[in-house]
Amino acid sequence: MTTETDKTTTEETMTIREMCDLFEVTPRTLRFYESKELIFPIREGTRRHFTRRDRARLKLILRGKRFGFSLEEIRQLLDLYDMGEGKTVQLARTYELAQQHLDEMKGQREELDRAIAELETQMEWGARELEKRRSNAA
Amino acid sequence: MTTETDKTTTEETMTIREMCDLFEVTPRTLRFYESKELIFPIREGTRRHFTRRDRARLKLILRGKRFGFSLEEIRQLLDLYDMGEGKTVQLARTYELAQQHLDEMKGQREELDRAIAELETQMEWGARELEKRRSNAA
DNA sequence: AGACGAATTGACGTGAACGTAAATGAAACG
DNA sequence: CGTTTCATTTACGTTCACGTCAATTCGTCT
Repeated sequence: MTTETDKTTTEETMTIREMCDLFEVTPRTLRFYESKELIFPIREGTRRHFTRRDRARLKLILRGKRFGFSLEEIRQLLDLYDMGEGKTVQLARTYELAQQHLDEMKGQREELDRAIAELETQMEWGARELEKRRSNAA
Repeated sequence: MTTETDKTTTEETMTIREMCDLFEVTPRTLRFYESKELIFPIREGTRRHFTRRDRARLKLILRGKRFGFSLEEIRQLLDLYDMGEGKTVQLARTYELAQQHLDEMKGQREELDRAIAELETQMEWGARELEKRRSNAA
């Protein structure tokens, strides 16, 4: 009977410093994210202890940021990921929200594809010009 | 002999209002971009006149923004596009810079692909749960 | 000439996402 | 027990990309 609150899944918590080193963020950032309810470190007295869940969320937060999502938007997405972990509450609304985000992301990808293609063209030009100049200089 | 300063290429300029309507930006935005040397409208007295070049640049500016590039980064990229239009000055440095940006963009695309895949998995879950709930409610 | 609308120039304000400094508290070390 | 060493809280500061408002000025219409 190892299914109570499940202590098997190495619920080793981390200090704020360990988190900062692991994810390359500042303490300020982690506290800020907590204040915005993106992560929920446990409080032992005054100190914070970051759980596996916090780590998973932070990972997603940082990825979201790399795509230009706002922290508020990321918070919405995080809720979706949580759903997968069991509860499945209020799923319909969240599902819709994610669908929206997914559409945006796909649109963004298409545009990115076009932009990359254009840039590559531009750069072939550049490379040829570069070659010309090199041989002229010789 | 129609090749002097080239008046053939419909160099019709636009007022700030026309620009705003066409690109869905505010006057403030255009003036701001000018102050940051992203565009260079002609001055007739006090009024601005936006050229074809300004329009092309603005188009790229807005696209750059959609990818989360900062205005400063965009200014660098704009210089590259200008190269293609003739001068080809200082090409080597600019080329390198663009190569960097391209790599970043490609990396971003890969990550985006993975994220989309994950989200889609998550959403199949969601859709199934939704279906369960619908039939249970009936 | 007077009035009106459109454009311009400061200059201050704003929201997001933290940075940074000061004061305080807990804790570990010699 | 005193002193570093972290961590925390409070709070003001900062950068980016404009928004907003007031005071002019310019061109135009009557």
